[in-house]
Amino acid sequence: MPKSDKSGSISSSVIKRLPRYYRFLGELLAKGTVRVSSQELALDMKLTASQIRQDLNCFGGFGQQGYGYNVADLHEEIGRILGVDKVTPAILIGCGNLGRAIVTHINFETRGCRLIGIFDESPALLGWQVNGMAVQSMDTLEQFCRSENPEMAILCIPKTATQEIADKLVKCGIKGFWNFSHYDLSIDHDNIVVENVHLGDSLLTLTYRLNNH
Amino acid sequence: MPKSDKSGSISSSVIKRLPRYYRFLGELLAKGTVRVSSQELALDMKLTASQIRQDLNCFGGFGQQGYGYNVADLHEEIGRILGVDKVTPAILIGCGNLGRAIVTHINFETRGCRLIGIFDESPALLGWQVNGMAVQSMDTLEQFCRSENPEMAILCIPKTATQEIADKLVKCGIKGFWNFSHYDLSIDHDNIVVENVHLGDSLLTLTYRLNNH
DNA sequence: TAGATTGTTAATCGATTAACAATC
DNA sequence: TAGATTGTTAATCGATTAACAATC
Repeated sequence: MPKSDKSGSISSSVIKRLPRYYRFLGELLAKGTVRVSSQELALDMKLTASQIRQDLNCFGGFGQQGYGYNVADLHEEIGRILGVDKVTPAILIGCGNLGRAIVTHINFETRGCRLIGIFDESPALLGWQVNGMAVQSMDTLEQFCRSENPEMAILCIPKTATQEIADKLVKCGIKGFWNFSHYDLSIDHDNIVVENVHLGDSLLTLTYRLNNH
Repeated sequence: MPKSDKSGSISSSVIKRLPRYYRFLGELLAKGTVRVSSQELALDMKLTASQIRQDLNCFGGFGQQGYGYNVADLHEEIGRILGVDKVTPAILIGCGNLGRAIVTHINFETRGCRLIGIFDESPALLGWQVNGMAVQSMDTLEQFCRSENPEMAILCIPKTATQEIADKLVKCGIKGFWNFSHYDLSIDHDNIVVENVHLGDSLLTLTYRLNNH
């Protein structure tokens, strides 16, 4: 039984590990595992048992002394913490190769989101069906936001356009950005969150390590 | 002038910041900026001047007291450290939506790589042209590796297949994996490096923060 | 009950920041 | 030369690990 929710003060090191816990617990659940100790999970995830117990206790006491953790319960708890039971409406901005791949590849529904609109500035793409949705003109974006109230935007646009479009989307009520452009987006409202994904940077760290081992 | 190369003992916190330094310096260079102090760069990148000087000094003394850093020189030095001047031959395994988007979206050449082959197990895709390259059968993979010696593999395949294919690729001489599958790949040879990209996890951390602010 | 394993406090380790002497 | 800014050492901060009393 969760003793307390201490969230808000959770360090980003912990937050970044949560989805991985959720994934591993999901796998255990799928395998039919009923209980797991921090020691067993640590072995599986290549972490320390100590770290796992520390991390989980940021959110409450989900285990039981002498027993460990019930896999199904813990999976559900972490899911709730992450917010997979929510349905945050999201829109895609920029429907090029990457944008299309992201929205067809990612299962939004299992991650607390629902894709409700796709926008692109290229007239050539207008009306195209992507994921069963018609690509819409950027001109209709504000009107769409007023009526449909999306809260998350997935940005797959060139870096030069990113800040301007993001500022515009903030005015339209967007509260979270999943940014794939080669640009470090930051918004200085405190109730708006940004997750930058830099695929180019990721490849470069691999290049570095490949050449320095 | 670099005093010493202390690499090998570089912490991963520092390594992960290197591509970002490279990007920001590239921008400054494009703008025609000649010199930059750690203080100015810190302001631009939202870091501390101290951290920048510490990071750079892991690799050598690139600055000059009283002056700062020469933008062009520092950009080139960091490029060399990252290995952008190398040409690591790479192959794509799995040419679905995501695989196609990655290889058409990422500029490999500016990141020390060259894509030399694309493979997929689906017969339907065989012979398709992607990025000016024909999709090849997985059956020809080993033979291809023997003759062309790729060193990096980009994995855009289902999680169930990942470990097996990665093990096979290790035997074929692959030294680095850029893994996009929903699977935590780890290879326990010490001369093989893995960069896992978990887009699903990335979205989940955004969902968490969106619901906890 | 005895054994096992948690929740939590204390110790350690590493990364970031501050300070300042070296020096361009 | 004087001013500026680095390279580097020392101080601080935060995250990870270890230890153990609480307890199922």
